[in-house]
This record gives sequence, C-alpha cells and structure tokens, in this order.
Amino acid sequence: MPPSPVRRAPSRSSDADARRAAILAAARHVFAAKGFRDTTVDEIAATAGIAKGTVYLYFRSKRELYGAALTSGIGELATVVTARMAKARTLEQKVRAYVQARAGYFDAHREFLKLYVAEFADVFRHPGRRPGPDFERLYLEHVSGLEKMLQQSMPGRASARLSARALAFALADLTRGLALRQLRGWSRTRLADEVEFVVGLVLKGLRKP
Amino acid sequence: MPPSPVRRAPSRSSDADARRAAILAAARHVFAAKGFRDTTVDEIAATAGIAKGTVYLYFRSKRELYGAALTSGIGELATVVTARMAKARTLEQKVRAYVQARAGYFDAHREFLKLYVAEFADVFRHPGRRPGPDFERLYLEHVSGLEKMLQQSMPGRASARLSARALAFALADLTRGLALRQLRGWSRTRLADEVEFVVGLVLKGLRKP
Amino acid sequence: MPPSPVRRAPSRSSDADARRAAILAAARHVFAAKGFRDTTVDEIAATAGIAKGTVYLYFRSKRELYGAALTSGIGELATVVTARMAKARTLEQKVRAYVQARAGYFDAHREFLKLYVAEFADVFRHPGRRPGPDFERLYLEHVSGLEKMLQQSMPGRASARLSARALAFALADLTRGLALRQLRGWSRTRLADEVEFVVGLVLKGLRKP
Amino acid sequence: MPPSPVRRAPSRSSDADARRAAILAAARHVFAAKGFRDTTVDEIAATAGIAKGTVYLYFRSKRELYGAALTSGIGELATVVTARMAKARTLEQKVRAYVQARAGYFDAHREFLKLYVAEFADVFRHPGRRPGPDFERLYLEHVSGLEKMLQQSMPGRASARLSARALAFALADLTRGLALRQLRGWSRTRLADEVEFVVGLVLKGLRKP
DNA sequence: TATGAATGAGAATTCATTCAT
DNA sequence: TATGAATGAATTCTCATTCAT
Repeated sequence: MPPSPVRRAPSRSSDADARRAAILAAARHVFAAKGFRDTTVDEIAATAGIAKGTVYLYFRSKRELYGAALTSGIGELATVVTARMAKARTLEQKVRAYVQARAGYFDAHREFLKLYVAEFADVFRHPGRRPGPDFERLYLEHVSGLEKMLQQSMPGRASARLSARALAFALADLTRGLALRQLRGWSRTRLADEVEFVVGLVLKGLRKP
Repeated sequence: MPPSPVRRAPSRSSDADARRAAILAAARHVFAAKGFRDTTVDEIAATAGIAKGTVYLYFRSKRELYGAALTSGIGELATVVTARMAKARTLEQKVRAYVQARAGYFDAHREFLKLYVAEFADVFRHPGRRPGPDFERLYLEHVSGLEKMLQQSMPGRASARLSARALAFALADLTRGLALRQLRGWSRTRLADEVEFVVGLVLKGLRKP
Repeated sequence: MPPSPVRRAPSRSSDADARRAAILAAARHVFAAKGFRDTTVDEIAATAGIAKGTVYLYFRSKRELYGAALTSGIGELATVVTARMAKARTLEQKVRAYVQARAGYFDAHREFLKLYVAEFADVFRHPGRRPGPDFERLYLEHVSGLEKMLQQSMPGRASARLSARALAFALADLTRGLALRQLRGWSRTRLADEVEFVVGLVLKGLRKP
Repeated sequence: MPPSPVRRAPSRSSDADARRAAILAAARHVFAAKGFRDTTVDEIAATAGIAKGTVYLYFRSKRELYGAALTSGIGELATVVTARMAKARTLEQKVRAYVQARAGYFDAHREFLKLYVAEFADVFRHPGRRPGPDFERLYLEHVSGLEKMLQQSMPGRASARLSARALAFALADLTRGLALRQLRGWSRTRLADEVEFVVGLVLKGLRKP
C-alpha cells in the first residue's frame, strides 16, 4: 500500500488555490476582528461564501487555519522589509527603509496587524508549546538581524554591543507602536512624519551620549 | 411589592476581603496564563481552593471578575508611578522615575503584565464597547500626562509640540517593551541597565536634531 | 436515650408560630407569583424578612413549604364553605351558599387562588405520586360532597343519578371559573351578579328537560 | 462588513419537516408531563431520538420550542372548532357542535390538553408579558366569538346581554372541565353523554328564568 | 435559634468536527 | 469536491441545602 495521505488539500488547480486564498482572507478578517476563540468556523465559511464543511477540505482544523493566516502575513512582511532594506546603502537609509517598509506594510494590511499584535501578546501568555508557527523564534531572529545591521555602524566599544541589541528591540517596539497608533487613529500626524520621528530618535541614540 | 431578586455579597468582614483577594489572585494567575476565553471559572475556583459557586458570591460573572483583576492592577500601577514621579524635580529625574517605576511594577507583578499586554492588544481588535474598564481611555490619559510633562521642558517651537506627543507614546512603548523582554527572558541585561538605556534614548530625543 | 426528633420546628412559643406564619405568607405570595420552580428560597426568606437558613428551621424543604402553603389554604377553604352551607336549609340556599362562600374565599385570598389553580392544572400533568397534600383526592371528595347534596333533592330516576355527579363537577368548574374571571379582571359584572348567574344556571339544570 | 452571525435552520426538505415534527411531538410529550421548567432539553432530544444539539438547529431556544408546541395545537383547535360550527344551523346545533368539537379535540390530543390547561393556569400567575403566544388574548377572543353567537338567539333584553357573556364563559369552562375529567378518568360516563349534559345545561340557561 | 457563606449538582446553549449525500 | 445536518463535549451560571459560628 502506498502511504495514503490522510487528508490532502484539494489538488493544485488554480481553482483550488483561489478557494484556499479566499478562505485565508476570510479567516484573516474574522480572526482579526474577534480573536481565535471568539471566531467561529461558521462565520469564516460564511464570509468566504462557502459551506462550513469545505473549510475542512483545505485546512485540518481551526487552529491550523489560524496558523496559516498568520504565517502567510509574516512571510510576506519579512520579504518586503528585507527587499526594501537591501536597496539602502548608508545606515540612515537602512533604518529609514526598515521603519518605512514595516510600518507601511502594517498600514496596508491592518487586519494582519491586529493578528500580529494579538500573537505578540500571546507569546508572553503561553511561552512554551503554542500551536502554529513559532512566532517567538521568528520575532527574535528578526530583531537579531536588526542588531547586526546596527552594530556594523557603531564604534567598537563593548558598551556599544549592548546598545545595539537594545536599540534593535527599541526599533521594533517603536515601529510596531507607530503602526498601531495609525490603526487606532491615536495619531494626529501623518504616517511619514511619524516614521521620520522614529528614525531620528534611533539615529540620535546611536551617537555618543 | 416583593423585594427584587436577592443580591448577595459576603459582607465586609476581613474574612470576606481575604476570600475576595484570593479569588482575584487566582483569577489574575489563570487569566494571565490563558486569556479570558480559554480560562474556565472552574479552574479559577480550583486555583483559589474553593467551589465554583463561591466565585459567584463575590463576582457577578466571569467578565466582571476579569475586569476586577485588571482594574485593581491598573489603579495600583498608576498610583505607584504618579507617586514616584512626584518626588522627582528635573526632567531627567522625572523620565527616570517614570521608567523605573513602571518597569519595576511590571517586573514585580508579572502576571498583571501579561493581563495588561493582552488587554492592550485587544484594544485594536474590538475598538468599541468592550466590557470591563475602559482601557483605551485610561491608556490615552496616561500618555497625555507624559506628553504635558515633556512639553514643559521643550523649546517652544511648534515642531516640538508634535515631538512631545510622539515622544510620550515612544516612552510608553519602550517601557512596556523593556518589561516584556525581562518577563520573557529575552534580555541579556539587567533591568537597571535597560532602564538607563531607555531614559538616555528619550532624553537625547529631546535635544535639537 | 430518648428518640431524638431529627429536626423539629422551633418550639411552640407564639414567637415561633408567628414566624412560621410569616414564612407561609411569604411563600404563598412568591409561589403564587412565580410557581414552584421559579421561586427561590432566597426570595421567600427575603420577603419574610429573615435569613435563608431560618426557613429550614421551620420547613424541611422547599417542597414541604409549598405543600404547607397550599394545605393551609385548602383546609380553611373547606371549613368556610362547609360552615356556610350548614346554615342553609333549602337546596337553592345551599347552592347559593356554596358558590358565594367558595367564590368569596377565592376573591378574598387571591394569592391562594393562583396556587390552587396551578395545583389543579398540575394534577393532570403528574397524575401519580406528587409531593405535598393529595390534591386530587381532596378535590374528588369535595365534588362527591356536592353530588350527595344535589342528589337528595332530585327525583329518584337513575338518569338523575348521573346528572347529580355531572352537575356537581359543573358547579365546581363554574365557581372556579367565576373566581378566576374576577381575579384577572375579565368580568364586566359584580361578583354577586356572577354568583347569581351560576346559581340560576345550576338550578335550572336540576329541572326536568 | 462581515455577515452577521450565521442563522442556520435546516432547509425546507420533507426530511427537515419530519424532523421538526418529531421534535415538536417529543416536546409536547415531555412538556405536558413535566411542565416547562422541569423539562430538560436533553430529555426532549432523547425522546425524539436525536442529540441535544440538533434541537437547537430547529428551535432557537427551549422557550421557543415550548411556544411552538403550544401554538400549533391552539391553531388546529381553533380551525377544527370553527369548521365544525360553520356547518351547524340552529343555535342548539351550534352549541352542540362547539362542545363536541372542542371536547373531541382535547380528547384526541390529550398531551396538548395538558399543555393547554397548564398555560391557562399560568395566565393568572404572570398576567403580563409572558413569552410565547399571547394565550390570554386568544382565549378572550375565543370567548367573545361564543358570546356573539349566543346573543343572536337571545331575547333583546339588556339582562340577556350580560347573560350571553357569562354563558359563553360558562360554556368554555364546562367544556374544558369535561375534557379534563375524561383525561383523568374522573368520569363514569361516556364522552358523548357528558357532551349532551353540558349542551342541555347551557340551553336551559338560555331560557327565561 | 438564627445566620448567611459555601457547596456542587444540574441545565441551557454553543460550536468544532464529522460524514452521508 | 462541496455541502450542511448532526453530534456531544464543554462552559457559564443558578440555587437548594448544609453547617460552622
């Protein structure tokens, strides 16, 4: 007997791809609005315009669907930010590229941002084995990347080493906070100005005290 | 007219206070670990070492209990931070007092921190009428307080006005992020050093570019 | 050792009697308004102005309390009706005495009437072993009493025998219905006129067709 | 905007109709035996031979199910009685048609009769806003219909007007009482004879005193 | 005796998942 | 493949009854 795949997503026709994408979009929408537990599979199905059972042809469980909705966004975010930074030359350009790209992506994908921040908060709740993608690891790798970049442009003193890591975390925190302010309408300023503010703050932080 | 449905609430003995506090502590613990929806009243009761029904003698509903667990911490946090800042004279002292007090409180009440950050994330999910304390309003008032403090020590230029608000948000974001890093063990540095880093960053941000 | 009474109602002081009566009155009130299941012991206690636990010093259970509330009324009703009929001489006077006394009692004890009619309806639901007084038996005895009275004044034909029983049930039905109409305000007529109507109807029914 | 929480109700197949009818029958059975509060949805489901959740696919709540069980019977009863009376010509025929049809329906649908009488009793307990169909209004309309019919055949004196209404109520009371006696086995007589007795009584009541 | 806090069995309702069509 | 009816485990909240004070 061949190793029969227990359950397989409907084959690779573009029809199937489209349907899968539609379910993911619906899931992102509803999960973002209500959180994992308060979202019902029924509502995702209705939003996607299909029957509930169909969801289970494409995703093994509600949890897996949640993971997929999250993962797709995280991957795209990383791709976009990396691409944008690759074009930058100087440190200042790199920092600006990072903040612009990340805040811009969050701004353009607000539902993903809600998912992202909920997942971020969840990391501190269930530290260990959480289902879905390993958000914590991905986040730490992301920060480490930033750290290296900043280190390269800092004077070689040991204290600077510490600063680089702290600065990288700060950069991530500030960018996320900035995007959330835009999302919720707490900001009286345009996104571009807020971006410049954060860039300026971090660059000042790189100077000697 | 018959008396309206009896409202029972164990009276004001210190016994009752202790019981109430024990339930709150258990609630804080379980809510922090699992979030509102994944927490069962049964588990809170078991954690508190009492029967399920007893919880309902002290709190009308699971939701109210959650609100109480959150509110008590928020109030105490505000009190502690305000008291600490009142003693400070110079701007630098005030900023340091803020970061030290807030990060210190979070560090000393890690379960509350988990609750706090989950609630923070939730603000972006269900913007409108969420039950419990109006976390969003409280948070914005908190930031506005910081903003005023920073404004008083900035050159009167209009651009500075904007900076003050952005800087206040940044200060809040950075302090929260700092505390979370300690909580999760992401930090290789002692709390005091991280505090100094954030203080330094913000103070540099106050200078002219 | 003397046979210790497992649980005894507080002793025969008039204090205890008064309290017992107060609880019964409260029970009658609340049971009448809400029915057995929707009544809480807490509300009866509150209505009586005592603590919940005290109710259990006087009555073994909620069910027993319900039975007592019902029984006390039924006994008094029977006493009043019997006394009133004993004074009557002719058949017409007896029938009028019955309807006046019974409808009058129901009218004067409206809460008992609600209990009574609920219990009457319940007889058809749980025919067999229902707790509390044996309402069905009491009711049938009551009707049999009426039947005998009517028989004595009827021509001795066999068909009249049947009529007497049917007429007795009819008399009971009509009197109860009359009282309920007054209770609910369905009647546009004074109680006395309705009584006369029923008396007239039944007396006509006694004549040959 | 996301679609509002999904409302499911198995569609109009005859399968669904059969299922719905089976649940209604089970509900009628259990509600009749135990009353609303003492009936559990679990028991209705078990009686219908389905799972508890399935009940909720067909009825929104236990209360709605109760209302449906009651309403269906009330509608059918009214239809049957009206149809039967429409064929009658003389007053005597009409009265006989009424009593025969109504008592006959109750006799053929004994569980509905239990529901009916329980609901009747409940009208006096919770006069105002009770859930489900407005039983009180339906009952009064029913009686008013009878009243008009009787009026048409009565001498035009004012006192007769009053009698018509009282007689209509009496007719309703007597018919219901008759059916209950048959249900509970209190009657030693055949249904048809009891019907004739009630018809005779009411017709005598229409004559001058 | 009186109290009222504590208990925990029980009931309505929801919803992820399955599976026959 | 797609459907959606059926399932039943799980969860919140209530309240009769007990018992330590």
